[in-house]
Amino acid sequence: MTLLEKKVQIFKALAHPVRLGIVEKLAEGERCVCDIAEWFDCDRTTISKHLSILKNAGIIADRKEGLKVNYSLRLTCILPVLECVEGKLLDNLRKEFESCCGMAREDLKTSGGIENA
Amino acid sequence: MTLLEKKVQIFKALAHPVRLGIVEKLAEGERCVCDIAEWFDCDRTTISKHLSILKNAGIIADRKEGLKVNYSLRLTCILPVLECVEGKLLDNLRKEFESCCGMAREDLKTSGGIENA
DNA sequence: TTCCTATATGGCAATATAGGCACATATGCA
DNA sequence: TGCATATGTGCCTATATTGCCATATAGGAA
Repeated sequence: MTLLEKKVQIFKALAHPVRLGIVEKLAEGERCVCDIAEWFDCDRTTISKHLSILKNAGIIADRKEGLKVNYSLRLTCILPVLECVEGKLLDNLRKEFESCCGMAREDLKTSGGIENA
Repeated sequence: MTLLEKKVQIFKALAHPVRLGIVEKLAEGERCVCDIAEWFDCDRTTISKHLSILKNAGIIADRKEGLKVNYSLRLTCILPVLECVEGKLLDNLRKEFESCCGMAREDLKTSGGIENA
């Protein structure tokens, strides 16, 4: 597997709402599969498979503790890009809102926005 | 489309060798479709679709210039994660090599490596 | 206008991914 | 040992993605 293919594997692993959700939650700390499964409305075996995909990509690590398996974030350097992307997306939304509703930035800052539009 | 879905769209767009290659190359500067198409061994219509996917995700921007269309990187904050991921992957490879061939780090540093193994 | 070049789009077949069910495995307890 | 709980895997169908071809659109030149 080439370096490019490995990088693609990482992005593929992140390219799913459940898996990205898992990564964002694991940023807060290690969790067992039982906890992770409760965050989403889908079969436990589906969660197992998503965790396996994230683990194979090197994004998370597992640690056995008795019957339970705990997963934690390993590739922490993906967190800054998540923040940045979120910032850009919110910025775009704000700009769209302003141009659509014709409100100046100053208005937004002083009035608080939507309820005065 | 929720924020999570938008983020997933971005990672989906990056989760393809040709598209990730385009992004990495565009980091060096703006290029026309004609240039981009020459980097890869596939149909021009395929390249067009890949560019469209990257554009819809907000990763690249297009600029018309006569007959040609120039594309450039817009979401530059994905570059650091690419570097970091590449660094981690290379680090893993180095560790695997060392443990597999039983070489100490000092040996690698002073001898230069493979030819003395 | 007509022709040419650059790029984009619709359709389709091949391939890949997703998710649930049944089942397998692993660990702890009695 | 036998049983219960936590997690993982194989198989299957539904859905999504990929990439090429044919075709469409857009801009420039004659």
